[in-house]
Amino acid sequence: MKEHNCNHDTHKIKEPCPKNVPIFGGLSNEEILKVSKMTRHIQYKKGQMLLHEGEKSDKLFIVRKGQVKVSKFTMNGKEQILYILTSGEFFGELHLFNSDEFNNFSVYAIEDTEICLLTKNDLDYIMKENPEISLKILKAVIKRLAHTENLAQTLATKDPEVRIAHLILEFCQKFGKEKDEGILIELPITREEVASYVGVTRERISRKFSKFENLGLISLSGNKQLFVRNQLALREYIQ
Amino acid sequence: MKEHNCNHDTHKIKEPCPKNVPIFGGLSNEEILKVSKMTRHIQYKKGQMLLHEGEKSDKLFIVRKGQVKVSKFTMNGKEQILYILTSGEFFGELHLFNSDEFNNFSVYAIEDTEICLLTKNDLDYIMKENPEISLKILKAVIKRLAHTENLAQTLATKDPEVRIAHLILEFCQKFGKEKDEGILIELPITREEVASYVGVTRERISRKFSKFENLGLISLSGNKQLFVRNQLALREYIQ
DNA sequence: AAACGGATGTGATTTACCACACAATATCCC
DNA sequence: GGGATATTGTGTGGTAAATCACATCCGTTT
Repeated sequence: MKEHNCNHDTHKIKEPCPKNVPIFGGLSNEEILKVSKMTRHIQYKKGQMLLHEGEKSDKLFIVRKGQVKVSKFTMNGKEQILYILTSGEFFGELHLFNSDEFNNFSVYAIEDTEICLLTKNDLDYIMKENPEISLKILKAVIKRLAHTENLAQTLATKDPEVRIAHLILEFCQKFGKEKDEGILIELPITREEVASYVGVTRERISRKFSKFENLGLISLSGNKQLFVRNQLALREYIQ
Repeated sequence: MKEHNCNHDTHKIKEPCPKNVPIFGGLSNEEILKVSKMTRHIQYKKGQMLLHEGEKSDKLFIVRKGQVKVSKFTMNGKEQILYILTSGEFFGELHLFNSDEFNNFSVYAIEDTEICLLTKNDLDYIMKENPEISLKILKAVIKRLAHTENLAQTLATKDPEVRIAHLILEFCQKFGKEKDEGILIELPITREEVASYVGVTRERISRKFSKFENLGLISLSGNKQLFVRNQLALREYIQ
């Protein structure tokens, strides 16, 4: 877990963090530089924990590079993944804005990840100087709320087949790369984690994936590549 | 569906709406009056729809009196209740702040309800004049996000018994009234709707409620009264 | 390339939820 | 207060998913 300043010019980092972070979009180059001076930069190895549910943290975490999963765990240890966050996205805002609340989830790096950290004081300062930033954050949080509402609906859907199809379609949006005859998804997570996202067992994912494969909707190669042959058919299949 | 201005002094309304709305807390009396001049006031009968999923609405709905349920519906018509909102809470912010998005849910009055409406333009103006308001809204949305994350986790929990116990504990916080030997919950919704909240069938709610009653954890009287004899025992039961 | 360990697929069994049907209440309205 | 109607409780069977056990595959390391 190496630390350095975000505008540090070693470590092959060419431009300041905030440049590619939507909530800082619209800031001038000068302001970007000012913000980047405040950020601390931390690297996490795949598998490391960034945040622990129930603790307090007064920092805003911004994903600079890599990917993290945001999870909650039930009493008996079952994991529920809430989000998979990639570059430019942020987390840790709950305690930051509602100081009496604890972290509502845990966060783990699912690949080697670089994080930019902002303290509450610095963010307060930034928001005071640039009031439009709090509006940007508000918009981002509102969008995430819509995502979580959709997740809740998906989880409420009894039929696991539909849930799994939903997941694939969501991953098409988030990770899909357009190829000649379909969409290639480089899965960032294991089957077990896919299961933890849609709320079924690992075995069910296996069986449903091969069912979809037999139906010609998708094709699998290796454990981390999923090719969606026919997105429309998949969408129709769950109607 | 009667309409009138929010500071209208008929209809037994004694004080301006914004007075009891957390996001307008901290405004001076003068500002409150200014805001209340902008609000339109609508009454809905129990069962009426306030908002329809998939449509657009550029208004912020603030619950002045009564209660509404916020729901999504799956393909085959199954309802998933996301929130039950009471006086002072608001909804409709998704399209308001992200103009390209549609409403993510439908909203129905579960009892006779009075709503204060603010247009996007008016809210923009208010937030421009009082920048701290957008921060208040941000805090509220972040808290709601935490609620929805918890709901997602609850729905992911396979065991319906645990989910139902969770619901009862949540209702203790939201609707519970402390009594001599326990907490009385005046249920605002039917069993069917309880079922739609925790994602099981109505029948399962019946069976689990009577199981909890036999265990001495709760007692029921009529259809709308739930008495939690021992909140701690209930909490321990689901561990 | 081979060997190792973790991840994934698959079969058999068990479990408990859903769905349906109907009976028993509760609530509403006159 | 009493009847009508909506809401809720309960028995039963079918079924799909969880669970468990084990075989197989993949991807990494040497």
